[in-house]
Amino acid sequence: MAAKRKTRFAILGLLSWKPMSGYDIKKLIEMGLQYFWNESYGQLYPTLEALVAEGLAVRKAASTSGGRRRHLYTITAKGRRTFLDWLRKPTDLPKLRSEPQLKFFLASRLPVEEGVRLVEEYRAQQRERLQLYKPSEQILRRAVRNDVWPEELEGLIGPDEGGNELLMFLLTLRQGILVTEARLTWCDEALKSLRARGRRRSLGGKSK
Amino acid sequence: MAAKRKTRFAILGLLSWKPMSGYDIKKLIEMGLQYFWNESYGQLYPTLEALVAEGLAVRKAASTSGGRRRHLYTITAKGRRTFLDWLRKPTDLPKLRSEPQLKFFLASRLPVEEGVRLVEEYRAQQRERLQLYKPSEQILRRAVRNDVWPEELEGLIGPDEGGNELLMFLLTLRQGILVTEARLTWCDEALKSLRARGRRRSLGGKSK
DNA sequence: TCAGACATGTAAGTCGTTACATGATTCA
DNA sequence: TGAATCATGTAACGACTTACATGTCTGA
Repeated sequence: MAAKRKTRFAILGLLSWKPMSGYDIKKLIEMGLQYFWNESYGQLYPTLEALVAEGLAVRKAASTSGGRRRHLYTITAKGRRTFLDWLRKPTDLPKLRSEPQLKFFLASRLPVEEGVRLVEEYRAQQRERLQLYKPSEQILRRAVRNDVWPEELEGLIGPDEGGNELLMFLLTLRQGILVTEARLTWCDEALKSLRARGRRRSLGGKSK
Repeated sequence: MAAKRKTRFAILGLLSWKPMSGYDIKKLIEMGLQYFWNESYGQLYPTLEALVAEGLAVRKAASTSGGRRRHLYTITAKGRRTFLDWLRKPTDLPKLRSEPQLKFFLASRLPVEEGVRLVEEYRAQQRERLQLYKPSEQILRRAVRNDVWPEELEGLIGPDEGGNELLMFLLTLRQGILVTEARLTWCDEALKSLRARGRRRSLGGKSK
């Protein structure tokens, strides 16, 4: 009956690094994870409360360094166990609902130029994404090589204390890059096919 | 306030090909679209009713060719307009929540072998998916070349009547293949990095 | 005769987003 | 002083899945 509760585990995982507030978590996700994970405040704050109610995290008021009162959440031993249990459980590939791909698939009755426009919009979005990935990749590569937490990420996750955070961060980003590049390759292939089809049609090939 | 109603458009798009029942739509999605689009009966049947209530589709009882009574839904002119309006509206890239990627990212505190296990599971899933794609690709390629609807897809979508269904089907599949191959490439890269890291650790590199 | 495909539908509950409400502090 | 950022939270809504309920027809 629909109960994966993934938000809980995402939060627990981040709290396993260091204590954070809901706001911190949101910012961290926006800065680094948004291309494979997202949370909204409407999920975050209630879930943090639920975590406390279940004894998986504890909340303490923290020094309000600018702004309003701040609630810092710290993971408990029980929370850590719960998180690790989840981490070790096998995971199915997610069921997708990709609107751009659906639109392309359904565009078959449209004139070829409209299909072309769809792919061009998609390509522009993928390119933009790749432009955002690339500088981060350089920073992370350098950081992993030197085994030092880069100043560009200062305060973002906290220093690497015997974990592989930097390497995992880089590898996660690498998947994003490789997949985005593959999608760009696909765009070129699709545009070529569509344009060839368009030419054949207007030259009096089978146009019904 | 959360209102994309994507299920409506997915259904309208499929009905724009030919009249179908809820069951037909579900089967079609399972057979060909599942890697980028999914719908459950709990969405499908109520949404079909809603479409009728809004005058975007009409329902008629159809010959029950085996099984229970059958409801065939046909798209209306208004439905077609609604569908095309949606198709032509710009689309943002979907916000993802990929559990496998989240787990990998959060596995940084785990021993390297556990990270390796995560990637190996993921790689096996991607390989399996690719094995499913490949035969369909051959069938569709041949079909597009000869411009005939292949018997393997008989009844699935209905014959190609001046649209580009076959080409779009093939191209959609191609994106799936290219992305899956990119993920497999990533798996190899990640395994190499993790294993190198594992060796360095056990040789007394920085292990805290 | 009974499994499996055909076929439709509902109930319950979870998941998740958006918009709104609130309020303090910093800095130009 | 007022915009930006820090910071927490709720209300309303809509999206979606799962499990369940029901019933027919075909073929081994």
